Amino acid sequence: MKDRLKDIERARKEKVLSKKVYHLEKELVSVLEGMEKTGIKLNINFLKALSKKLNSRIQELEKKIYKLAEAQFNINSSQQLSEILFKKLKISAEGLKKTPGGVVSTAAPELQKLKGKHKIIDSVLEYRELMKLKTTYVDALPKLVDDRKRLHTTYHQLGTTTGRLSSSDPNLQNIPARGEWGQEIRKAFIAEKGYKLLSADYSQVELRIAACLAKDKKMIQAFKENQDIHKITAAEVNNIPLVKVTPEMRFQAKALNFGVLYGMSVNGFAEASGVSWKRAKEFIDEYINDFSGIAKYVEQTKKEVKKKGYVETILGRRRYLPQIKSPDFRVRQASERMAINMPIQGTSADIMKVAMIKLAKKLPREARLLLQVHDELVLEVKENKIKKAAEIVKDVMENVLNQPIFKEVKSILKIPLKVDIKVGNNWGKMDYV
DNA sequence: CGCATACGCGCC
DNA sequence: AAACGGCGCGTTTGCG
Repeated sequence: MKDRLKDIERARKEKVLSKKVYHLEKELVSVLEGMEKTGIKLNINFLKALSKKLNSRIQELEKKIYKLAEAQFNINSSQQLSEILFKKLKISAEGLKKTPGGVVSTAAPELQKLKGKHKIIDSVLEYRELMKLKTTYVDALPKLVDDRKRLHTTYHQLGTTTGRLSSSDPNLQNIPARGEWGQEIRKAFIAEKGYKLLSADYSQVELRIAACLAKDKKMIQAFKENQDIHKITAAEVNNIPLVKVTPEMRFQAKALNFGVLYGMSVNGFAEASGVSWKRAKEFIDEYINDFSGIAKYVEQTKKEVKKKGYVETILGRRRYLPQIKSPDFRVRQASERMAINMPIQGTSADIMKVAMIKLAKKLPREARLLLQVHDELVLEVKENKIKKAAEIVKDVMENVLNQPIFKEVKSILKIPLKVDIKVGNNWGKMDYV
């Protein structure tokens, strides 16, 4: 026993869990144990080959970087890299952040700003990317499989302040997904012979929940009509018709919507969307104008956390934020952002946890839960049961708010949940069903 | 030698 | 001027 029950009891005593959430968490224990024990199969040979490909490209980049720097150094050392870029090569560090240690930062977003200033930048960025993938995933994961080549994570049920699960040893919630290399790595996660992998993910859950908690009419309407929410947002903030929205506008609108979930600040949004501080301010003001419910939710949440000292999800999972009374306004602001985010992220976690419990009860034996990645579940299903499993998974996840535990709060969550189901022989290439 | 920190970065 | 939320892990660096 992994002390999960003890953690749950402790959290209940500390008034983090309402009675409902307490019972929910207790039911989840055996579900997680099953998932950990089952594990997911890894294609070791595939990763070995991938490792070689990555290695040859990394070698090339290394040579190139040494040549451009006219020096050999440890590219993996941010300190040495900073020295080379800004002292030896004299690349201007103007407008770049410094690390708390006082060195010019070489983090990816900073290096992006230097693209075009020196040929070495592109090579360093690619080197970093490939090195990360190789060491953290491609080389590390094969060492951890059991005799059936299956990988077993440990889920931490109350390891986060919002109610999300976390995963460690290994963390299977941060397996690469983007880019061509990311896709390749996911192809190494495979189904047992005679089985397929089935992935089910909630579409835009957090934004749907935010719209509901904020009772924002416009946003709720958009989701009810199954519209492209970022596109709608773009049309609203630019005061133009939908058809005139450009990809650039949509990108900025997306950053605005994410900003809501994270407790938007002008700087954060400017940074994320690449617009000036002034433009960012204008965008946010317009957004607040258009989505007045969201603005009200933000203000009300700030007021509430100041008064009560905590915020909570729709099921009564709490996060205490004593720092909200800090004399340092930056610390206070940070607490405000956490307060805004927690009920949204936490409610999403509540919903997923309930769905998992229900699924564990309802699925046939030939379908087993393997992974949870916050808004996504990955299952391994016997080929002849795919259709059946897909139906059950979609039905349970989309209709989870009809479960008795949500009875008293159902009137708040008015937006239908949408789930996309995909099936494939591996996690990297899957087809919608 | 092992351990803690800083830094950077993968995911949602 | 300003770190928009939540995680875990590999490498480097400094320490005992």
